[in-house]
Parts: sequence; C-alpha cells; structure tokens
Amino acid sequence: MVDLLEVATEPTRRRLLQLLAHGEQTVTELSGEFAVSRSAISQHLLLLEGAGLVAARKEGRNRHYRLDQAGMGRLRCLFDAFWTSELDQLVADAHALRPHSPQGES
Amino acid sequence: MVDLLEVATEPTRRRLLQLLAHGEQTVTELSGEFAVSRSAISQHLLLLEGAGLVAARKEGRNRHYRLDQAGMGRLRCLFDAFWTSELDQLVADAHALRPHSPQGES
DNA sequence: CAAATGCGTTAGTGGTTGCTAACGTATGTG
DNA sequence: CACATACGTTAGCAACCACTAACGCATTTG
Repeated sequence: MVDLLEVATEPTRRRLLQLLAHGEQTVTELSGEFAVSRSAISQHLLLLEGAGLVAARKEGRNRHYRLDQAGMGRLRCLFDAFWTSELDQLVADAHALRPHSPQGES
Repeated sequence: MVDLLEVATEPTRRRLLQLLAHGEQTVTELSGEFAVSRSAISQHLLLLEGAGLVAARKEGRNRHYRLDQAGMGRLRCLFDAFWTSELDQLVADAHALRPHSPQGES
C-alpha cells in the first residue's frame, strides 16, 4: 500500500530518519529541530511508524522514537533494486567526462 | 525548487528512469509500458526534464528522451548524503541479527 | 491544397497531503 | 483534590499532484 521510498524521501521525514540515526528521541525533542509544529512532526513519525521505518517506546508521558533496523534494511534493498548496474555505468561515464564529445550508447 | 529525490522516487517516474537506462525512447514508446495515458507519461517526463534528470532530442515529430548523466550523478550524491555511515552500520547490524532474506517480513 | 492521422503538450478536476488549530490525557503543584 | 502544565494525537483545511479529456502542431494522404 505505502511506497517505502516515497515515504522515506519526503524532506522532513528524510531529516527525521537522519536525526534518529543518532539515537532515540521524543516528539518534542525532534520537533525542536524543525520550523513546523510538534503536530506536524508527530504525524510524520506516525507515518514512518506505519511504514515500519521507525518504532516507538512509551516512557512516562513521553514517546521515544527510534529507527527500525529491518525497515531501514528493506529501504536500502529497494534503492539498490532501483539503482541498477546500467545507472551505475551511466554515472561513471559522467564522471569520466572528457573534452571529447560523449557518444551515446547504440 | 524541486527536490531531486522526491521527483525521482515517485513510482511511475522511477520506472521511467529505469526504462531510459536501456536507451532513449519516445513518449509513445514509453507509455506503451504503462497503464496510464501518453499524457500522464509526457507530464512525468517534462517534470524529470525540469529536474535535469532526463533530456530530449527532437527528430521529425517525435521526441526522444534519454537520461541526463549529470543529473543522475547528482541524484546519486543526494542519496549517498542521506544514507550516512550510521545508517549503514544500523542495517549491517540488522543483517547480522537476522541473516534471513530481507524481503520476507511478516 | 485540403483533410486525416499521429505525436506530444496544456486545461481542468478529484483525490491526496502536509500543515495549523483544537483536543484528550497524563503528570506536576497548591 | 482541584488546577495548571506538558506531551502527543485528531479535526479541518489550503495547496499540491497525478490523472483524463481536449487541444495544437507536424506529417502523411487523397
């Protein structure tokens, strides 16, 4: 139903995942890093949780979010499936750009 | 201001990029691979072109699209910037804990 | 030359999304 | 125990997005 890559690449959520890579944090702590409200961050986190990319732990009245290893592994697999060897070759060619005009593949 | 990662990860556009990895194609040829109309495909291609991920060549009344090496290189850089070493370590740990196939989850 | 056909792009629209405002609930405080 | 405060979640809405339908333009055909 949900596309992991799309869920993960939305800019705010992407940054949330990066922040959580350093360790678990609460909604309020995380929202301190953003210009938008706690509410917005909470909703992004709930979406990430639904996608299996993060998990939550209740402690007192706080909710500590952390990355889900399995989910992040699936995300990595999806990207590797997208980034085929053809694309690797293509990008390598771009890096090897020389004064000579680049000929397309036949 | 478009976000390259978001533009590239939308499922239809992701597939378009994969198809174009095999060589240049016209709008009509590409749309043959999808369930949606030529119009939808054309718009996705225009968006990709605007993001600098593909380029077009006019020939007769056809428009041949192909991948843009530089743009795809930038895309790769963005992903590498997102996928920090912390995440690599995290996923490596997950594999060590569960050496099973990462696809099957439930 | 005029009509027909084919290719690709714009106009218009329903569904989705990310946001702020209002809320429920749990924890302090007198 | 009643009130105040803090944390996280739902209600409602403007903006966006992906799609189909209608279109313009180029090429082919009679």
